[in-house]
Amino acid sequence: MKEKFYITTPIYYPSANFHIGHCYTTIIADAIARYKRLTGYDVYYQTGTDEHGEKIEKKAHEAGVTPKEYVDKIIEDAEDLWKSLNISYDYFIRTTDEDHVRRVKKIFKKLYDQGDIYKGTYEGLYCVPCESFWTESQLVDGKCPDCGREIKLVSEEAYFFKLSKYQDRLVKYYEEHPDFILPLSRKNEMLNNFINPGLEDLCVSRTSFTWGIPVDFDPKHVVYVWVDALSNYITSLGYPEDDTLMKKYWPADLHLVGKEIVRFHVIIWPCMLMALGLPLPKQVFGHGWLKIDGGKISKSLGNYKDPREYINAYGVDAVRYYALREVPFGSDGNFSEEALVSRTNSDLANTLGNLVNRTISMEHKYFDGITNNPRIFEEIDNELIDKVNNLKKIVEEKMNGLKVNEAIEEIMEVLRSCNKYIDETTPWTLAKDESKKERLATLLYNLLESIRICAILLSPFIPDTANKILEQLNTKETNYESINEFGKLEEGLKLNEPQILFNRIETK
RNA sequence: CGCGGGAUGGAGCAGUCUGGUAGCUCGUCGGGCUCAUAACCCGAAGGUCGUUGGUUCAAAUCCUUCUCCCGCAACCA
Repeated sequence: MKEKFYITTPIYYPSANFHIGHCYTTIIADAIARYKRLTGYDVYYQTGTDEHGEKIEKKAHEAGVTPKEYVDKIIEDAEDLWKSLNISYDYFIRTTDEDHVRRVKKIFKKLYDQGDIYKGTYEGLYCVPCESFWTESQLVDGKCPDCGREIKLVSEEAYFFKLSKYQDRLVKYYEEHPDFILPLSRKNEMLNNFINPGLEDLCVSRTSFTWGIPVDFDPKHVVYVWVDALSNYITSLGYPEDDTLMKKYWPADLHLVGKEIVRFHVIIWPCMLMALGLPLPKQVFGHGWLKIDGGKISKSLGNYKDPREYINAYGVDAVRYYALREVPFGSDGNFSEEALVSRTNSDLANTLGNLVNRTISMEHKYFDGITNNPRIFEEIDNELIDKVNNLKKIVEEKMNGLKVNEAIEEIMEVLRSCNKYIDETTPWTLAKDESKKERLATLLYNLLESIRICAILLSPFIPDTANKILEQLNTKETNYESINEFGKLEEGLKLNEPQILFNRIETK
């Protein structure tokens, strides 16, 4: 029986087409999901879209279409984008899905019936012309920061969720699960800002717009989008109607989210789950952002291109590789086309691509592409073989700590060692001396086997490229067990012709 | 004084917890090699580790002042 692994991305807000930032999160989740599958887990990888809320209602209105028509178009585009990025999700949820809507209504009703949601009064500072609520600190000279006009205190009927009731249990959960929130710094932020000062009950219904899930028993209210959105992680598994998938996959092993929405996932969401009597997710990882030229990716600034332009220009794995390699664990990283090109050239074309190409070319040149088992060992071989043998374990440690960029860097390090090994052993010299043929065969075997192992370890990150390498090797030894030990590459294998994996990108 | 994070050669990062010759990738320059995608390998230059003051035999690392950047502090997601 395989161990399960349930991983999610946030469900994205489709107010506009997705950009490289969405890709970043989704690619990381995909790499982790693929890695877990490779290592033998029964993985359930979910992504989706969070389609309700006032902003979408407005956007649709501006575009002269219904909200559903508006989001349908964006979702169609998103699904195409994920396809072009080789995203291997198992389920794509939309909060406009009938199942989801029905289930959220039931969740809301259940929480109301058991007293965790109650009817109260929301009071806020409201600017009538702008139709916006403001907090006191946002006001400029006590006036609306947008239009400068008077604001007034209004109160309206609303439903509230008893966050406060679960505060102590939440703190206890944090204490008993030190890895619940990663990176660790985010936990302190949550405790200092929200939890220690005392959680306030959360207003979970809106009456100011209608594009949302109506409250079943009081339809002039719609469910607050975060309650709607967070529920996706369980409604997709059938909750509360069918517990088959819930039993299999819940609780989630990893919610991968951006740092700006950690709060919702580590406070509101766990409290909702406690109220529902469900186990809490095992881990929430708040990753940093991809910045563009040091600044935020901004729809209004329009400082980004459609990610497919990069995919079309440089290849899907160049984009995947960049997203996975460039940003350190938990920190922000920068995206620029120059950096993408430079990273692709140095790591993918030079270090990896050229290594594969020169090695396979030599095997063809010297042995008609047919592998021979190693027979003549020298001390220098052990250095390389030890490195390759340790790699699987190192990658495992890095991936378990979600240090994806470091896992990749470890693999690149081994590939660099392979290039060095070639230069140090100078196979082209051995080739001139018939008596050195066996030694030459050994060298090439060691290289091909190192490449095979690296390719398998790279497959979660750059799946197309990994496949291309394994195809060129023409090996059947492609599963995870086959890299437990150096030397599984078959003898007498006829390699395929070398193919360029990544063309160098010439910069003008 | 709202909270949390960050500031290290031209660029991007590691090192900070557990003080002790500042490390990696890219870029630049020089050399080597010719199997390979002007690739690969070796070597060099380049840093008073944001700022102020302090502790110490010794500070990137510990304490303190300030500055700048990011996130959070939303009836935005």
